[in-house]
Formats: sequence, structure tokens, C-alpha cells
Amino acid sequence: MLYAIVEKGSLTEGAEMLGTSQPSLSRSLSQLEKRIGVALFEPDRRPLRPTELGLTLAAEGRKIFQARRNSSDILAQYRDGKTGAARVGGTPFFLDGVISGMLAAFQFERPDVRIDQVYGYMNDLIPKLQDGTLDLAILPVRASTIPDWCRFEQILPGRNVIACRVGHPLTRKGSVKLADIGKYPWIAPPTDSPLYQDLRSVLKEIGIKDFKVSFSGGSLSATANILMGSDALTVLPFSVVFMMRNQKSVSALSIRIGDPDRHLGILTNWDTELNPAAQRVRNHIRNEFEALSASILRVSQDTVWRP
Amino acid sequence: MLYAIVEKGSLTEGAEMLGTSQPSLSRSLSQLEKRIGVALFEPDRRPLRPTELGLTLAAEGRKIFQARRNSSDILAQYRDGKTGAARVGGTPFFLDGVISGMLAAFQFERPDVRIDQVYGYMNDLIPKLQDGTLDLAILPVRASTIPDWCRFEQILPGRNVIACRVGHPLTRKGSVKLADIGKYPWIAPPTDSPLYQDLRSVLKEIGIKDFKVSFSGGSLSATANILMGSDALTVLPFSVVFMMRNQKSVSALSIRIGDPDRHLGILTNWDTELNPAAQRVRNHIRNEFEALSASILRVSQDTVWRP
DNA sequence: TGGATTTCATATCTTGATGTTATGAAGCTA
DNA sequence: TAGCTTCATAACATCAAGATATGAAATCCA
Repeated sequence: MLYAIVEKGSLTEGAEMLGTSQPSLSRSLSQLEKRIGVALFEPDRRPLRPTELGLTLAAEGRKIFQARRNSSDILAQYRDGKTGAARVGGTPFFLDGVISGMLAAFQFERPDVRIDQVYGYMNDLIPKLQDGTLDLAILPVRASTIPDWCRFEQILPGRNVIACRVGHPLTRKGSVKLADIGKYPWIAPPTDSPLYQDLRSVLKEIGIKDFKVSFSGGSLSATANILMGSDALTVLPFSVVFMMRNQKSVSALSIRIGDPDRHLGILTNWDTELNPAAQRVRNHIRNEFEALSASILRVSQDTVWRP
Repeated sequence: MLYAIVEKGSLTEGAEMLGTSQPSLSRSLSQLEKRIGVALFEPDRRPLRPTELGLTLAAEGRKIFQARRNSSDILAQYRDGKTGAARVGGTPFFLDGVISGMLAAFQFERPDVRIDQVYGYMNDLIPKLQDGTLDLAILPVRASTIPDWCRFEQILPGRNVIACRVGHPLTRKGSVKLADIGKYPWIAPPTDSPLYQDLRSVLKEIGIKDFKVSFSGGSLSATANILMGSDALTVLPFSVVFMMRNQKSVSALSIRIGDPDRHLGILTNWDTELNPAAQRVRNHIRNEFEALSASILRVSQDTVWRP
């Protein structure tokens, strides 16, 4: 208050600056002067002139005023999701293959939002959602396995493909026969991953009982490297392969395999409200996946790129 | 409050730091969180752990806390007279000859007190005392001319001497005869000064009607310089000559002249309380003059220095 | 795991700061 | 001196914040 009076030079304008009334300011000032027992303004001067002490203390008041305004700004930024942190969990292949690119775009727009990325599968991430360690989990899940305190928003239907390097012998044929597939070695995802389950069911589906695993347990980029340097095959989410299409490194066999009963979605905790930054991240991911869906549709109607 | 909680790590200790009660702090905090609609501390954690936003805002709180403590310190310094300003007025000869040395000693002790020195005679200084432009006036005054709103503290009885250079012919004689004095020229103080009145009355008293003024209107140092370079005489306050005794430049004739009816004292305004710094200055001057009186007494009982 | 301890939240009452409007007093200016 | 501006005060309402007592829940330790 002292700062406002000194800054504006009068009670009336000072009150205006503070959004209060002149009498209120007047009384607050006289209470202060009475309390400290020292005059902060020269007496009987109508455009209220500060004492030297008044000026000195007003300088401290300025600091307080600015710290308050700072606080308001910080709060506004936080409320707007321009500040804060979002803790995003997900399976390694989805995070590395699809999500991290989206998060990069988000961070370009909102550089002051910190994003903590956590790799894990459902068993790891669901407890973290529950105890508040995680804001979002992006997982392929079966609807029946979702706890009731979890909110699930589907962002992509489950769809896997058999992946191979660009230029793989099988991609040159018009149609792929099951017998041909059996000849190639397989790359297996980590055994605790849902993809591994998918791989097994795909192989069962197409009747391959004896399969050779040439590599297993690697990350997406490791898997891609192996794929590119060999004729091995693996099962990958369609969206992951789609996102890599511009690199001209990994392709997919034009054979339709059964869709998994898991669907990719965003899991959040119903009980705790997301902080604004995390909300923004969630919205961003939703939007990006909508765009991705549209893009998939567009491209698959095209004849140029054929999954 | 937020800062205190974050700093101390708990409500209990934070309340202790602020000198308030734990329930009060608790409620204030929950009111704040309710008002801004954001959690500042993680829920259901017993040694209360701040959110990232809580930490950020606490940093602003720290600034506020420090500004408040700064203010307290500034105020304490001011109250103790270690800070502030004292506006001291006085006649040029007294200020230059006696007071300024005392003020120098004061400033050595309290370097943060600003002293504004104002030269003037009674007619100039009394109005300034009245309108608050001046804190203290150190003047030789007649008791009857003191306004009733003025507080007067005598610090030295009025006493003038006839001054001359050290080694002046008149100082070599055992006793000075009036006839001898008439031969020497006179230095006159500024005509509007009380000393000028004193000079006239002294000359009248010792029966000199025709006197030659060789110099007039100068400051004390100018007067002293003229005295030292000639055999001229002048009338000076005894205390001024006494203070100059160590310079071995100006001496006094051993002839007693009538004391003026003015007495040196400190004038202040009864209506307005002195600020602490000015009070300290007043006390200091009073003490110094007490010491000066004692010193005068001691030295005058000595035979070495003879006024 | 269960009791002891610590830490925080809530209830209730009191006090004082701050807000509002109406109005008067006093300094400033032309 | 008249008029304008600026501040102070009164009366009332509201609410933040202080105190004490006490309960609830998390944490710690045996």
C-alpha cells in the first residue's frame, strides 16, 4: 500500500492502482503510522509527500508488490498449462515410435512444460496412475482389464502388421504365402510386452509352430536396425510402422493378420484432476492421433504406400 | 506463510518461525489453496511436501519475507537514530568554529545519518524551525526573544573576548590599557550578525567611538586569516577562540569585557517531536558542550593558557 | 503388524484489518 | 477569496487470522 501511494503520489490514485477505496487506504496508512510511531508522510501537505523513511520503506514495498504480481503471473501460466509438468507413461515401442515425436511438437509450443517419460507395461503403469506418480498412461489395453477408477480414451484401434525391411524378398511378390513366411527368422519383442503376446498369437494363427528367434528384447530402434540389416520379420503395431514410412527403412507385408483385442488409449485417474499442463499434453496427444487416423485413411486409399 | 512452511518443511515449525499457531497456519494455507484452486502441497503426505508450483510460489514468498524483514531493520535503525537526517542551523561563526567539529565526530560514529547544515541568524532560522524545515538551531539568543513554541536549552553562557593574533603586541604586556587598544584597526563581523552588535557594545563600553574597520563581512576562517596576518582586533565568542587554541593562531586579550546578554543554546520546536537521528545529534552536541565547559574550566585554572 | 508419536485439520470464539458509503475539513490554485 | 482537489473520519459489514481444544491420519518403531 505504501508503495502504491508513493508511486502514484496521492491516496486517490494509489487506491485506484490497488483497486480499493481512498478511505480504506487512508485508514490503513494512518494505522501503519500509528503502529510504527513514525510519520511516513509530511504532515499537512495535500499532495501527500513522503518522508525520507517513507521513501525507503516504499522501496521495500515495491519488492513486495512485484513479488505478488510475479506470483499472479506464475499462477496464471500454470493454470493455462504453460508451466508445470506432465508425467507420461507408455510402452517402449509406442513411446519411441509414435508418442515421443508428438511430445517433441508439444514442447516446441510450450517449452516451459516439463515432460517426464516413463517406460513400462500395464502392470507397472497402472499402480503409478493410482498413486499419482503418473498423469497419463498410453497403453494398448483390453477393455475388460481397465480398473473402474481409470478413465480410458481410445485413440487408435488395435492393428498389427508383420514388419520387414524395405526391399525384403517377400515384399516383391504380389501376394505372400504362408509357406514363404516360415523360412525367415523372427525378432521377438521383450517377453513381458503385449507385443510378444501378439507375436505368439499371430504365429499360431498362421500355423507356424516352429519359429526361429534371431533377436529379442531390444528397443524399437534396435529392432529396426536388425530388421534393416537382415531379412528377419517381426510383429509391430501398424501405427509404428506407419510413422516410419518416410525413413524408407521398414515396411510391412501385405498380409492381413488378426487384430489384437487390445486398443491403444490414454488412461488417466478419474479421482485426481489432471494439472493444466498434463491436460494440455493429453489434448495434444488426442489431437495428434486424430490427425494420424485421418492421415492413415488418406494414405491407405492411395496406391503409393501399401501396408 | 507459504515460504515459512516450505522453508521449515512442516506446518508446526513454520508456525513457530512466524510466531503464530499451527492451526492458524493450517487454515491460512487451506484458504489459499482453495482460493487459487491449486494444490500447493501433495495430498496425504505427512511431513507436508510442496508441489512444484508450491516451491515456485514459495520462492516469491521468500522475497516478500525478506522485504518485510528489511523493513523492520530499516525501521529499527531509524528508531535508534542510526539512520535519517538532522537539519542543523546556526550562526556561521559558531558552526564553523565549534559545532562542525562536533558534528564530524558524530558522523564518525553514525556514518548513515545525514546532516544538513544551514547557516543563518535568528531571523532566518526561527521561521525554519517553525515550519519544520529545520530540526535544531544553535544560536546565541536573549531569553526574552524566544517564542513560546520554542524549546531552549542553554549550552554555554554568553562570553565574548577581544581576539588578536598570537604574538600580538598587546599580548606581551602584563595588563592591557584601553588607550592602547584604540590604536589598532578592527575586523567587523557581518553587520547582520549578533556578533556585530556585540562588537559595537564592547567598543562603546570601553569608550572607543572612533574605530577603524579594516575588514568586514567575512567568514570565520577569513576573519582568522586576517587576524593572523595583521595586528587587527575583533570580538569573538570565547568558545570559538578556545577551540582554536591548539592552532596557535588566534589568542585573546587578557581584558575582561562585558558579557553579552545572549546565551548560546539549542532551539527546537516544542510542537514537533525530533526524529531519532536529530535527537541523537542534539544529545551529542549537548554532551560535547558539557565536555567543553569542563575543559574550559580546567584550562582556565591552569596558567599556561590565558584568555 | 500394532501401538506410540508426530503432524495436520477442524471447531469455536475473538479480534482487528480492510472494504464500503457518506460527509466534513483543509490544503492548493487561479 | 472561491472553487477544486485531496485527505480524514464515522459507521457499519465482512473476513482473515489469532488462540485453544481436540480429533484424524500418516509415519515410525519395536
